[in-house]
Amino acid sequence: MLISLDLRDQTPIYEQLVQSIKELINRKELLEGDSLPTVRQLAQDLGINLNTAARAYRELAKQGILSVRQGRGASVLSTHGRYGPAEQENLLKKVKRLTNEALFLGVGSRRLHAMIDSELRRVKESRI
Amino acid sequence: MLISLDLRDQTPIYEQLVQSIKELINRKELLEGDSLPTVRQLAQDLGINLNTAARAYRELAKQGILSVRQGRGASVLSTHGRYGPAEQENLLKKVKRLTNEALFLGVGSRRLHAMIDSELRRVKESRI
Amino acid sequence: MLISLDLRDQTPIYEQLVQSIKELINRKELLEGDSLPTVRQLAQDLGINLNTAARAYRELAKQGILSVRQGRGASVLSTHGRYGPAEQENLLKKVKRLTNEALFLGVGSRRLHAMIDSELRRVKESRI
Amino acid sequence: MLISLDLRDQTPIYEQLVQSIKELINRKELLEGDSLPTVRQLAQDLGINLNTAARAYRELAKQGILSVRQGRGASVLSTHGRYGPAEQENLLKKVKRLTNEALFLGVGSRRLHAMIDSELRRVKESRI
DNA sequence: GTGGTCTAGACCACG
DNA sequence: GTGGTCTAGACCACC
Repeated sequence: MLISLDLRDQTPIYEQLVQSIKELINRKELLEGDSLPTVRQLAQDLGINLNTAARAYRELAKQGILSVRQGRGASVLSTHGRYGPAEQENLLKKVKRLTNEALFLGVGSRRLHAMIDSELRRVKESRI
Repeated sequence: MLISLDLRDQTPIYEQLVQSIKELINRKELLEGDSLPTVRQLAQDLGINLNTAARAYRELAKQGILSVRQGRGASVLSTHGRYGPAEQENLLKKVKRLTNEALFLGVGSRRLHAMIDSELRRVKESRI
Repeated sequence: MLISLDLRDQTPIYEQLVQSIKELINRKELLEGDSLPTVRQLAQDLGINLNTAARAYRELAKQGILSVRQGRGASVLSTHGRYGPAEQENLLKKVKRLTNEALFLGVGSRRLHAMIDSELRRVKESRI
Repeated sequence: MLISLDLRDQTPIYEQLVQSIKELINRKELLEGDSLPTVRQLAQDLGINLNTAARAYRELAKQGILSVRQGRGASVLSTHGRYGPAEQENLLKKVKRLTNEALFLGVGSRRLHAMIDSELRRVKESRI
């Protein structure tokens, strides 16, 4: 399992971790029931603080993605988030933001679709 | 000119302001040469801190979008940002983030394209 | 005897075990003098750590509920806990917590009473 | 506003804080829109670490109870939590736990109802 | 050994 | 000055 962090990136490390793990699940590199490294191990591997790694796991546990149990590390509980009204609204907001930024840069519908599909293909192809 | 901020939103107010102004330009509600209110006026209208409004203008000036003149408000310099390698990479990163999040929620290519096109249409139709 | 644990639950496994056994006693499925499986047997049946099962028995023994005999399992000593000042205060604290949480969710007296009585009925009816 | 922590209690400080604030809201000592002390102030007043206080606020913000904004402290957003299926199930589980414990101690329906109503009255009467 | 919590102290972004 | 994040190091409950 390979997780790489970008310390220059503004987004918090724990948030990058959350997204990375979700991406690994998307790529089927992590399946339901699979176990993840212990917080301590992960923190050491990535050269970050224990608390930061713990926070990422905690967030994922609260979202129902991970099951973290004492003495047994963490494992994947669910391979997809629930898509309720709140999540839908949130996603829509992000789409709006991206679209407006793209439009301002002169990037239109076709190019945007292509970028998305390219990324989707990249994720799916990496599935063994 | 109508700008609405969402104070509950996590994204910084100055960033919301930057995006709102870009959106106004996208909608042709702001054309090249149009003038914007002074920082003081804008801050008062929106009920935000003066520094916050000033920062938004500063960011836009740095990107070459606005021309800010001491004490006389600002005016639109350019109606589109430059799309260099850095911006391209940045946009791509955002596309990746959005795509992965959508995929995790079970939202695929078709739905994503539809959301984007819907937003693009919304922006373009609002142009008088 | 049927004990089911919820590993996803935050509450410690040994604590769940303690409560489960108390519930079995409440339901008269375990009567005074009845014997329980050995720690080893119980741990194996439930797929939990031996220490965890041992701790549950230890707690129950400390409360005077179980009599644990080395290597020969345990047996029910008493079918009810003593209700002293400490226990009373403890129970009151739990009631307060529950009440406040319910109130915050808009669940009032009537609904709370109904939930409790429903549970009490469930327990008593399962008594053969 | 009065918040008291019990350091002997097993429940985490940040959790006690979360519950205390919810209780203050229940008692109408905190109304929608009311502002709370800054994280630093709260931490100092209670003699706890800044991070611990911040975590409590963060949890409440994630639940939509508090609105925490940069430079402006926190304020009450909503005076009640959403009561969806997950919350209902959770509450039911707690009721079951409490009921079983009470039953084991010989505390029955009537006494339990009385304790709850007493607490409910206590909370409501403290409302000015 | 494992995760959970807390403290202390520092830095940064934001208003 | 405010909240947000991260680090370092410690202690505890649990398995």
